[in-house]
Amino acid sequence: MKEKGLVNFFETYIQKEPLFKDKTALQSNYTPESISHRDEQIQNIANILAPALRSEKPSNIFIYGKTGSGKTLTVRYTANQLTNVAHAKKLAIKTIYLNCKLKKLADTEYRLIAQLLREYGKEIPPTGLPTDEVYHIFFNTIDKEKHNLILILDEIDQLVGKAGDELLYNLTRINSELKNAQITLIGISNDLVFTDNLDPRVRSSLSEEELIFPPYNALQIQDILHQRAKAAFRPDTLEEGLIEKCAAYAAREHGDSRRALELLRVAAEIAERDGSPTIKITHLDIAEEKIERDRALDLIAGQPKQFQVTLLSIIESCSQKNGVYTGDIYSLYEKYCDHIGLRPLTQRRISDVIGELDMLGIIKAPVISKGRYGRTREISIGTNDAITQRMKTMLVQELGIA
DNA sequence: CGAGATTCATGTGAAGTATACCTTTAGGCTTAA
DNA sequence: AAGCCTAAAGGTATACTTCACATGAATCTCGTA
Repeated sequence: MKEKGLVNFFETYIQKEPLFKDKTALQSNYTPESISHRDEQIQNIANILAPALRSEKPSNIFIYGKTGSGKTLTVRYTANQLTNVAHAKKLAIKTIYLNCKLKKLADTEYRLIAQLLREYGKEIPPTGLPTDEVYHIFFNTIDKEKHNLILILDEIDQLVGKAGDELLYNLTRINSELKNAQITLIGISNDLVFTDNLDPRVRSSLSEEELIFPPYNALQIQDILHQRAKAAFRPDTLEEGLIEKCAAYAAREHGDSRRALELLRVAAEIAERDGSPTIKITHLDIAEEKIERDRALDLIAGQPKQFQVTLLSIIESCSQKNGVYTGDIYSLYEKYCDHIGLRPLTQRRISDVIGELDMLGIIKAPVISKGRYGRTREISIGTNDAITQRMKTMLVQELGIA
């Protein structure tokens, strides 16, 4: 009986008109055929990169703009077009796109170069080789290929924050040592201030050209959403005013188009699961909450155990009182470690862990001075209560705390 | 009352250690001439 | 003798520890009004 119900479920599932026509159109890595409201920037980048077609070295570019202002998309799009032309004319141009934010992939000097080499099909061990050596291999590889390399470093501020600017210095200088190849750097960042802390030499060579992407305004976001929705959904599946609402949500977040698209996609998924023939505004609200929750849960699930225990201590402490400081967290952390038989790290290290959790945006932990009562971090949770609660239960389960 | 010294709790930098992983090298074993 | 495998030696990156010093405003101290 039960099985029959399941079969029925699947059958009706197939028969049901799907809301989606092409779901990929809403995914963040989707590249539409044309990019709206970024003509000026595309033209700019194209102008700067064009010399590559004559085997000259284009200027390095530094691009700044808030999240979801189309930086990545625009750059990739332009670079792709360029390589297409180059391919047609048999010119050796290669572009590599690398997101420095991805943990364990490109967040240190060594790992970044290793990742680049992987793009060339070379396997580089995760550790063991001298960094110099890896540089050397990289050198030889691109020099042998004799081409113009356009290297797009996304979220470059993350990289500099973790690995320092030496890498960038090396990369900008690399050209003078290459005989047959050239590298053009395109740095993408959503933090403009970060260039201030850069070595002046790096700064000047990285930002030979600077481009600023202004955030989209609500109308532009609407426009983008309309376009993508047209590609993604069957006709008449959107409730009246849905896109407007969605755009309004995103405009509130400084015109983040990525967020707007994600919101729309998740709302649609929820609607589909509900069996609703159209996507309603109520689905948007659920979607907004779900996105934030998933993001937070994903983030912490991927963290090492020590981070999780630390986070649990923080959540627990914060729920009991406000005004939580490093010392409180550490003693509770030690207790938990003892409880689950984990060797506790030193307070020094936990201090750094707390700092990293802060960087991830899960918690807020600014350093404050309490005068006579010392200097510490004032720690608080960065998400809303419902999500925090979910995080807690997940952590408790994951760590096996009774 | 106010300027300067004091103090606390922990931030933070530097240097050292443990671990995991890498390449190179030398010795021992196998194999084929 | 040449070729292959294995284990030891020597090297690196990373996460963490240890040590020592830095921080910065509330509070204290003490001279002065």
